[in-house]
Amino acid sequence: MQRKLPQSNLYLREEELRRGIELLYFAYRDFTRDPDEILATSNFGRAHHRVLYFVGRNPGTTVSGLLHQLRITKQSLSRVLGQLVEDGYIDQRPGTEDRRQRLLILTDKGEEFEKSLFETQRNRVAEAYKKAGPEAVAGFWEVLLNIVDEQERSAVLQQIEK
Amino acid sequence: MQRKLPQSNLYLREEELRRGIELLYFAYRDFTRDPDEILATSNFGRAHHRVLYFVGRNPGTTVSGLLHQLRITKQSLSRVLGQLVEDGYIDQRPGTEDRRQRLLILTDKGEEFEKSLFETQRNRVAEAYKKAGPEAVAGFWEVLLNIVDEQERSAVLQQIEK
DNA sequence: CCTATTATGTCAACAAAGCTGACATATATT
DNA sequence: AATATATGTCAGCTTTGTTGACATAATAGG
Repeated sequence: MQRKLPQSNLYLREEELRRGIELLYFAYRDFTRDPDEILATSNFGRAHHRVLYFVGRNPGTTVSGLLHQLRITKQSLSRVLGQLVEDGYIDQRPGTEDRRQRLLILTDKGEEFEKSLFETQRNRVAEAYKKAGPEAVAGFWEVLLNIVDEQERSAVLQQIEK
Repeated sequence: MQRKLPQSNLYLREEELRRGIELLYFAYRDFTRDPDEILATSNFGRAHHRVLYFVGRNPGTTVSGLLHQLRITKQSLSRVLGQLVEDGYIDQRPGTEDRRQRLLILTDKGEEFEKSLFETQRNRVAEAYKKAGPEAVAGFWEVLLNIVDEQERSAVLQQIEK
């Protein structure tokens, strides 16, 4: 618009980059809406959802494992995790090798709640996969993975390929 | 893991859906880090970034236009927008047809700052595009667009194809 | 065995960015 | 002239992140 067209290659590139950035923003904005609506009827928020998700996905994970994945401080996590434990959504068990650790697992109640949250996002993503087709999905994964910090990619790969 | 394998189709499907959900989470997490680091050295936050971005991208947009795109309340926007106007990053001009409106445009200072924020994300996305290749990029766009709320898709298309 | 380190928890204070509700002003619209 | 709309503003609240300081239990290294 404001920009006089430069070498048309660069111009296209700019458009394409803006497109990715904007789609990522809008998709993420809507992607978080469905679970947020459910959460709003409980005493929990998006932070609780993340904890439930990753504990459910990695049963027996430690507190510090969770901290690394979420990239938040232990004080932030503690508040959220404490509520989830208190309300019976997550159980803590002392580590077997290292008894300082608290191994985290979902209770049945926690599993059920996580499932209800997951289902909304699952439906949205399943629908999008169906509309876009398998090749598009492969591209979707590949670009997203490369957007992740390079040092983190192997950790992410390990997580998603589990 | 915990799950005994059901019909293998469904099992695969579950893995694929989890993968999309997790990649979206991790990619978004890192995607916002670079600008956040710059913002941390200023008095602004991620909310200011979004306003600067969309005003820069849609010069002359109105307050309510911005509200719809960001999906926040006018009180939330007001705080952030007010600071940006006060500090000389955004100018307001009365609408030409409807003088109740405030048309928003970046000042030179605002444009420069937005550029510095944009550049970090631009680099990250450009690198990811390069590594994944053009077909993957097309799939990336397609899946993301389909993750957006259906009623919003035409609005998003209009924005990204501008 | 003693010491240092590590994993976790906790208290306190603060900031960013969202929300609701109520009310004000200027301009358009009918 | 009355009503509706676009915007702004005040006040208070919530969620979720931050720092900094300190506590406890268990491990690890000498």
